[in-house]
Amino acid sequence: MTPRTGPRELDRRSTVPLWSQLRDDLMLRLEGGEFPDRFPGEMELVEVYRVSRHTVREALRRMRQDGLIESSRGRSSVAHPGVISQQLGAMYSLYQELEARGIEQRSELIVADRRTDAEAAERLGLSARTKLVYLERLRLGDDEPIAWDRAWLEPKLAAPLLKLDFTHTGLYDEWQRSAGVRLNGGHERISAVVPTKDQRTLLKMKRDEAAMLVERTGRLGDRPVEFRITLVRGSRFSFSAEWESGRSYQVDVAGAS
Amino acid sequence: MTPRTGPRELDRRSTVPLWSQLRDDLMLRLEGGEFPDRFPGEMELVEVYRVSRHTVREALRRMRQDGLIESSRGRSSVAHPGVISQQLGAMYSLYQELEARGIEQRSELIVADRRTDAEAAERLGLSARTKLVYLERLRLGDDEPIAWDRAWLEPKLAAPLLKLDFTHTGLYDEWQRSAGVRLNGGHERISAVVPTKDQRTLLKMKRDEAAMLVERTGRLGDRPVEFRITLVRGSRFSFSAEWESGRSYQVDVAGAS
DNA sequence: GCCCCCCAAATGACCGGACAACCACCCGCC
DNA sequence: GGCGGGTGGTTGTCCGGTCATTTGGGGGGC
Repeated sequence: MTPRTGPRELDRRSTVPLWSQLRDDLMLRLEGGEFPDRFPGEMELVEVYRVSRHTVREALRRMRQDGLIESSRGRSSVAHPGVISQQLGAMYSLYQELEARGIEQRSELIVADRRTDAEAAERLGLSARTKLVYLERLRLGDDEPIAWDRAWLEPKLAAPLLKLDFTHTGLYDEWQRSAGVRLNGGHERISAVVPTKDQRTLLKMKRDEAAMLVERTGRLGDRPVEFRITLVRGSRFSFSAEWESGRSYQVDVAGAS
Repeated sequence: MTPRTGPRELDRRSTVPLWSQLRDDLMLRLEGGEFPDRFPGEMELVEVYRVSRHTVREALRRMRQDGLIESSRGRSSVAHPGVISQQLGAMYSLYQELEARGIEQRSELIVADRRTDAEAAERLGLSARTKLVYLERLRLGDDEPIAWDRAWLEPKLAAPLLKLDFTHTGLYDEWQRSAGVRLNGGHERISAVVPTKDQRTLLKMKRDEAAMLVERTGRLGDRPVEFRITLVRGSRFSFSAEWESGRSYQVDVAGAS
């Protein structure tokens, strides 16, 4: 029987750090479905890739940071199953949390076209006359409205999205699947507002219920590619954060109480 | 010339990792205003703390992740001021940000007494019949109302506070000065609400203006000692956060635009 | 068959070293 | 005064180790 994995070559003359090459290779293999049950151990990687343990640990450290794997003493590393659930901001965590609670999510598409928008274009660093991909949706959880979402996307990257069906999947999942786009940074601004009458009707809100307005810019590398305004029902959304000296402010999104 | 800083001791018998102790110490010194112009280099820290460069780098790595410092080849690390106070929670950063903008802050004391409160007592892990120290204040910035604040505090620790004057200083500053209490952890929950008529009057809010409700529990060690409900004018407060893969979600509080 | 103890294996926490790439600054030259 | 090149200092990238702590499972005793 041949060894399951022969030695693997990394390019030592490249300017790309070894740990980075190692990480890329591991991510590729992970996505390709290798390591279905067991992620290789550090010493194993040292032998296969012929690098020092420090280098392996540096690669694994980054992967851990991105939530791709999880490791702790005594146990070998565990590949994080399924989707890459890295830090994607508050909005993303909201939907994730709802899913974790077993709440069925879907969205109604209201508009999907190309149109110009001065403010959005400016946020994306494009000319005001550029036709942006525009998606307007109403998000529902267990058939109750949760949020009203409008997104303006970079037209070249988002073109494939106009033909898709978002009823049961998220924008980001589809975007990655159809165009390979995965955001890796951004900015969010969250404020409290009183919804207008129309908004209240759309979201089936009672009078005297407030809402959160989330303005969001998503970046791919250092280029903004998404501008998004989401109005979330106040009664179904709140920020929750833990802070501790010596640790960062860990935000968490809580659904309806 | 004597070295500016003598050697510093870390507890090698502790179960807390050296890099963690080092990080904590550096954060403390950073907060205390040391390193006003130059953050110490790696080799310098190696000598001062008598640890290996790996240990230093591990500590700095964590600080980098939390956005406390920034470093790159060739240049020495740069401290990112202000991030530390963000890690004390959103409310704290709000007041700090206002101060940084040169807005004069003061507060009007509405109530300062001892009273029972079932919910607050439960949050503090005390019997519902315990008489808690209660402070109710209206916070103003440039003589305009910003927030209405109610705080229930652990009676033994907060007793000295009842005699003090909070007009021009913050609760935490006074608490530390009079009783040596400095919170080092906690939890915040932020949601959007429509203020009642009374609240609107108190905060001089227009109709159709929403507010943020911040419920906060502050811990001293692992014991909750503060429960606080703050109502902040929506038009003068919003969350702003940067996120980036591999970095933590950095919240920042923006004042009125 | 069940439980407990012990041990192999894994990662975490440390230490030591060397070289490379890069930046800021000073100095000399024009 | 401005421009260019050297040079020292700093962080990034790698290598080599050792010991501690934790986990999970196998084996022995009952």
